[in-house]
Amino acid sequence: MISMSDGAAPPSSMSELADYRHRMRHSAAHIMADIVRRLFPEAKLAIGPPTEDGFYYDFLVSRPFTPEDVAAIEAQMREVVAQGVAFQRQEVSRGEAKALFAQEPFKQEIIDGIPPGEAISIYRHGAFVDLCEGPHVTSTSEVKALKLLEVAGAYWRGDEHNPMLQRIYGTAFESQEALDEHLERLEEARRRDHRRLGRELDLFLFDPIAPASPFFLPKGAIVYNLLIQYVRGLYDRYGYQEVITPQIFSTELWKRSGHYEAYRENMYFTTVDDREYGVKPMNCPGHALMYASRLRSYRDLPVRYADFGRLHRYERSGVTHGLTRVRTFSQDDAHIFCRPDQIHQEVKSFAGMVEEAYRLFQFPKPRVALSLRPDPRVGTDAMWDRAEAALEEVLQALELTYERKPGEGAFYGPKVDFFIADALGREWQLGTVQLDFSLPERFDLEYIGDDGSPQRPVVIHRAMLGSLERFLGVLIEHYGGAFPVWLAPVQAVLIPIADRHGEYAQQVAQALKARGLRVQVDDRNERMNAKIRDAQLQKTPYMLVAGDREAAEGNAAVRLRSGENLGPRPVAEVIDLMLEAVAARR
RNA sequence: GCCACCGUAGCUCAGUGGCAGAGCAGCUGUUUCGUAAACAGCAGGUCCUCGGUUCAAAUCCGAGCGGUGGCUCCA
Repeated sequence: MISMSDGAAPPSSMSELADYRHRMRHSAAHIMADIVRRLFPEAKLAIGPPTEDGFYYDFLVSRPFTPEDVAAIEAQMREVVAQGVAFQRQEVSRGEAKALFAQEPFKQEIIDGIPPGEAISIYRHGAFVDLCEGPHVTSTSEVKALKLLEVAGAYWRGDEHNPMLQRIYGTAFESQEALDEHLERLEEARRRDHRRLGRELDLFLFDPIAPASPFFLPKGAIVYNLLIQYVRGLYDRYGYQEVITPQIFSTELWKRSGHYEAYRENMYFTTVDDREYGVKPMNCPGHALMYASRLRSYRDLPVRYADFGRLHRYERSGVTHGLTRVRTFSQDDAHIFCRPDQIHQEVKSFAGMVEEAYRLFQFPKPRVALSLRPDPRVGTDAMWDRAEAALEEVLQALELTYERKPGEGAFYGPKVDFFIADALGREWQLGTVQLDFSLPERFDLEYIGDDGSPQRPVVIHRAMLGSLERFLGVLIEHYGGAFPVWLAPVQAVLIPIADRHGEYAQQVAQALKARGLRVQVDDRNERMNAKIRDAQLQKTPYMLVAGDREAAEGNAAVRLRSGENLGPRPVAEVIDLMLEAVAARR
């Protein structure tokens, strides 16, 4: 264990720094709890751990904290830091711990949860004592720069049936400079927020008339459709067939699929001609009907139905978020109907496609989670054994690092989820592959085996990008709005220097358009500098300046959004340059 | 759904009970310009909605709608 006992020696390595921050933040949480108890003597303490970027502490109080409370707490915390109060660790018996925290119901619960024989430790600083494993810094003076950030409600033990506690979030760093840098990074991340960029780049908008339902403006629709076009290209290679299915179905279908029973709260319903209909939240039942519409031979499998159909899910208010959690969206969704012996190959093929796509978008490695059999569940243990093994074998064959999550699978089958973080580090599930033993039963799906007997196929639900809305949201933040050329809604802006160059600029634009490039002419009565600035702010990949010199020579002066100036180039060369980038999906 | 905060011009925001403001964007005019913001003028408001308190409400109170940060949820 590295000692920071003097508190002054700067950490000499990254891991030491991480360790120091961890202890400092943990200690800051204790200091905060101490102050809260002084200001709110009736407050009950829950837990107060350090986190990735800071710390929090949960309290049960008679009224929520106000911003003024938080300011007062922070001010008094600084005083304790200035006083340099020592932290002291002490091991106590279970009985002593129970007695010491007799007035703390949450601490009692925690003590009861500590396995017999395990040491119970407490940490003191001044008059404050907390049940805590540690470690901590040796003195409150080692908490160099701290700031309280947010107050939020949080359920005890993360269960919404438990009382809601008041959580105060804060962060602490080894120096004011490091804290300021951290806050600056947060500000930088906010500049990449897709909701902000969506407005600034005219990609999409939201209107209270349709909460959590994006309106894609022309530029956003271009990117959206290009994503679909890209996926269609993959489908050609990977053997998928695209289908188009209804938007609303009689409730009978949802009763049969089980959605009416299990997912009803999240669905939209309507009644027409005295018959109740449900708007589809998923495509699977529709695809099951298509599969069942004719007799299938084992030779026909796998059948892979892809569907970009629009889905509607009622999401509880408070959970929606920009494009990443919406109430209407479409997925690059597909259902594979296959024989049990084909699961492995199908999952492998899909994982390869995901890998290919994520690499194209230059995403970092996704976090991968393998969710295993829950209770209760459908299907035999033998089927689960086989399905889980198939998923795990594929993950290992592809050398993906993944986390096993026992009990986290859906009742109908195990699944693998792929997660990517947004600008603020919040993770979103994009790709998913889920095996389903339930749907084939419910829809009595069959194929005729090689022995002439009817067999039950397996259904694989899979989406690569997942919700296209969510994917686009994450993608916008990933690129900071600067889409690669092939995805940019406007690939080039023609910038005539003066009015007399307008006609030439139009000619150049037409030449580019004729080759399928997306071009605009900025013929506003503005100076060239202003047009360049606006094109830069729109993150346009190519700015093509047209003045006297260019018009005379049949050139365009090429400026890239990086600021690089390629100088005058023949228009044909500019077109080649751009087409090359598009073809390579750069 | 739960906790907190927020809602003023297209956008970003100022305005703590007494005539609704600024910058940018927009429009009009002048300017015709060489790689990140020309100049001038004009126009733009249900201060989210409804109700209440008050001589008087953007401002105080209540409810609703919407959003933001968390929590829970995401068959």
